[in-house]
Amino acid sequence: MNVKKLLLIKTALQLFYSNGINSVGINEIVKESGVAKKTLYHHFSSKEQLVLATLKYRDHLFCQWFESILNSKKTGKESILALFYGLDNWFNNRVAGLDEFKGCYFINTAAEYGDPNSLARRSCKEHKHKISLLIKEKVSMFINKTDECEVVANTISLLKEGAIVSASVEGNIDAALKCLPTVLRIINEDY
Amino acid sequence: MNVKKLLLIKTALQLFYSNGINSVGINEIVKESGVAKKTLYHHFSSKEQLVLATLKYRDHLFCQWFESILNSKKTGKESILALFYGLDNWFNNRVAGLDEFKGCYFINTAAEYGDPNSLARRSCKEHKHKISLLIKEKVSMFINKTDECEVVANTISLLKEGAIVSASVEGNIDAALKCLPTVLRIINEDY
DNA sequence: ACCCAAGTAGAACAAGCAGTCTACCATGGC
DNA sequence: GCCATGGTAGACTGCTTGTTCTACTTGGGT
Repeated sequence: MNVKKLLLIKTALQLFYSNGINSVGINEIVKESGVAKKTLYHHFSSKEQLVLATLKYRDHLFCQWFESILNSKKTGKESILALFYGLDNWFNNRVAGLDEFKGCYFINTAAEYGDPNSLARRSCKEHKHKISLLIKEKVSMFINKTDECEVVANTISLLKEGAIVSASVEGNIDAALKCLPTVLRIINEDY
Repeated sequence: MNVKKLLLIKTALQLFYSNGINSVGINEIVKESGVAKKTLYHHFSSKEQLVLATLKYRDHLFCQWFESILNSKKTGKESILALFYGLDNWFNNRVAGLDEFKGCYFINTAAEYGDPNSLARRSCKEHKHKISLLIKEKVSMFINKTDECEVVANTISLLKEGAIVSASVEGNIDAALKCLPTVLRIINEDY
């Protein structure tokens, strides 16, 4: 990837993530990155295309981090627990590479686009789906029955989502750790 | 409350909620409501003040609905279950008075404001805190030990939050019903 | 040494923004 | 009948937005 193009994506992501997409103008991105405006429009045909590029880039960064956590353990149960410790690290800014915690970039972005069929929202939806599948994969390692696996994986996903929102909106940065008692129960007991 | 002022708040809320705050201009609100721009600025000193008014109004509407669900049942356990059926109704647009489901107005709004100390975000935080307390109140009706009550109430709140986000971002409109198996377990079993 | 292509800076553009202003109109007390 | 008051419409301001344009610099191939 072109070095200027990547710089633009990184700069835009950082500004969009911490201030909201509609609050950040092209001029600010150009100024902050030091890249010429014409060059920006050479690489991206519009602001929307740049937004989509930041979503794709963030998806890459996030999934890389997410998968490395899940795959750092041998058993599915350990992976799920590691996930919540990982979230706790994220909320408390102990994860380099994900920027200062400002909630989920995909939830935040979806909130700024009214139309559920917009490209940006489709991209957010896709990302969430991917993450849910990764969780389900780990849960299926220790729960065989399909419907039980479904329920547990779903619960884990929703708790994770709730923790992210609670941490960012309420400032409840202990949210991930507060999930642990419940998570332990649902992954250790049979239905 | 002045009839024009209320109309402005209602119109602004409807537009902000379905399109995002930064995507809606003052002119659009004025046009849609049929109220003069001068009158708007007579009642609200700035757009931000109007935003704050919509948050307050939505908080009123939402809490009214929320409390009516929780208080419709005799026991705490029934109230918690009713809550998730209520959420399901909301996600599937069977609740008149909350507009077409577009996620949580407070989560959406918080996402548009970078500064966590902004008045808007404080208002969102306050709302979430209020809702969490209402849930905790019901949980304390059937769990006596303080720390157990805390954990269960927290889990319910996070599941609720996760369900709202999943329903709006992923379009997972069955999210509330999918919580039921887990909710049933944690409110019926002892620790 | 020359040329072409790609990238540079930043001025310029139309459109839209939040917010202000003037001029007008309706109503109610005297 | 007349004035005062408070709400009305909507033109206007100054600024910012996303996007385009012109003019210039740079580096590599021949």
